Parts: sequence; structure tokens; C-alpha cells
Amino acid sequence: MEKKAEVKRGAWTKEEDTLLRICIDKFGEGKWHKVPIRAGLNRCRKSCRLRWMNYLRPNIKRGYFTKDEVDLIQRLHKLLGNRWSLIAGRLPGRTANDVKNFWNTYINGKKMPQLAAGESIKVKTITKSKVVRPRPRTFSEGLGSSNVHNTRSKFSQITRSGLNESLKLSGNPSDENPKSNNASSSALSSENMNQSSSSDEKVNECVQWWSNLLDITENGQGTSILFSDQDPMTMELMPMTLEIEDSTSDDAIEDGMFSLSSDDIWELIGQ
DNA sequence: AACAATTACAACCGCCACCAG
DNA sequence: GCTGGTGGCGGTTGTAATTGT
Repeated sequence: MEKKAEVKRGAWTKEEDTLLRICIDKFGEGKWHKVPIRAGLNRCRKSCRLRWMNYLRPNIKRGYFTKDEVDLIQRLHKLLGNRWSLIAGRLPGRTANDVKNFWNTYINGKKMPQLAAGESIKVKTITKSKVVRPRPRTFSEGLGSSNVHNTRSKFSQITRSGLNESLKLSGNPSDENPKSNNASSSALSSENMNQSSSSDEKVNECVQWWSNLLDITENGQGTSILFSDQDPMTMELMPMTLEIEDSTSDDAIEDGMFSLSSDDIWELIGQ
């Protein structure tokens, strides 16, 4: 039997980096199975993707983590657990691998992190807490009348769009979301719910989505998230409120108000 | 200077979700 | 509904660089 051709492994050379960079410049990201052929590299698709994502991609920030970054990592880890890609998505220029290595080295290892010049930090004690683990999910259509199944679909939809959008973020937007003017609660409408949203709005919504999640951990108790849903018949936006509570209770749905316990959220987001 | 121990992080592996056929 | 291909993720390992003795 003929032996399958071995692909190269181990550290990348400058020449390989150049070939990969040229290939991505020419054909763009994606279609990773074609990249080794296009680039003329004797590497597997995964290796090419990893090299690009963790090292060659433009705007990757290297070097020490700042105090703000460390603080954000700690907060997000408390909230999300080891969801490195999500955490990295909120740290412009940082990769999931960077964040993961940083965490394993300094935080888990109980060592003092290296900081950018002029920065100082006192690493907080990480206390064990319930972790919200949003996960992009597929949801079936059927945004109809208020029922439990419907609620789940909506929540999945919010979760998915919020996370997927957040992964595309490269920085914080500067302008205000016109829909986010509610002082006591925050507005959040998903891309799926409003196809006509501008990209700026989507970015703002996503930032707001993250802020809300962080508020959950900051406040300890539940928070309220005001978001928009789309009427399946008229395709018009409908205001709704999602209340996240710490207590255990049954789904309480009335007049578009969903009251969910933290356990419910775990179940909804597919843990 | 030589060697050992430790650190930092790049790279690999295996698994899972998604999607098209 | 099933299956294979693909992209993506988190956990782990490998190793070059650095530090200590």
C-alpha cells in the first residue's frame, strides 16, 4: 500500500510565512482546505489556518498585556469560563491562543503578569462562580406566539447573533446607538431580527450585549436586557424585555416579558 | 562556561457543530 | 435522517529562549 504523503510539521519558516501571506492576500481568508495547494505549502489546512490566525494576521498585538486587558480577561473568564475565542474577541489584537497562554501561565499559575510600561496591577483572587456559556447555535424558524419553545428560539437567536457579531469586532465603536437610550435597561436587537440594521448599529448592539453580560456578573443578581424582536407576520420590530434572575423559577411569560432563572439560561443556551 | 531548570508561546491533537449532498 | 468534509475551538504538548546554579 502506498504511504500517504506526509505534511510538514513544526515551526514555520519565513518562506512558509511569506507564501501563506501572499496566498491569503490573493484569495482571502477561508477555504482553508485549498490554502496549502494555492500557497504551495506542504502543510495541513489546520496548520495554515492556525498560523494565520495566531501569528500572521494583520493587527495582531504582541507583547505584554495591559492592566485593562488583564482586568477584562479576568471578568470575562469569570463570566464565560475557558471560552478563549470569545474572550479574545473583546481584546482587539489578541488571539485566543495568546489569552489562553496568558491565563494558564499567570492566572492559573498564580504568577504576576507582565505589564506594559507604566502599568501596575494587583491580580484579583478568582472566585469560583457560575459561568454563563453562550454558544452559537442554530435555531429553527417559528418566531410566533409566546410559548416556552419560542422563548428558547429567541434567546438562542440573541446569543448567536451577539456572539457571532462580537467575534468580528476589532474595536469599540465611537457613536451612540440610537436605540440604546433607555437609562435603566439596554437596547439590543440582533442582526437576524432586523435585517436592515446598519453595521454601526450592529456593532453598538454587540457592545451593549457584552456590557449587559458583564453587568450580570458585576451586579451579582439579575439584570434586565431590553431588546427588539421581529414580528414574523409584519416583520416589524417589537420591544421585549428579558429579565435574568438569580432565583429558580418557572418560565413566566406574559406580554412579551420573559422571566428566566440562571438555570433556565443555562438550559436555553445549551450549556 | 556549562548545565539544569524554568518560562513563554507556537503548534498540534482531538473533538464538535455546521452544512451540503 | 445519514454521512463526509470543513471550520473552529479548547486542551495539551513541544521546544526555543531565558534564568538560575
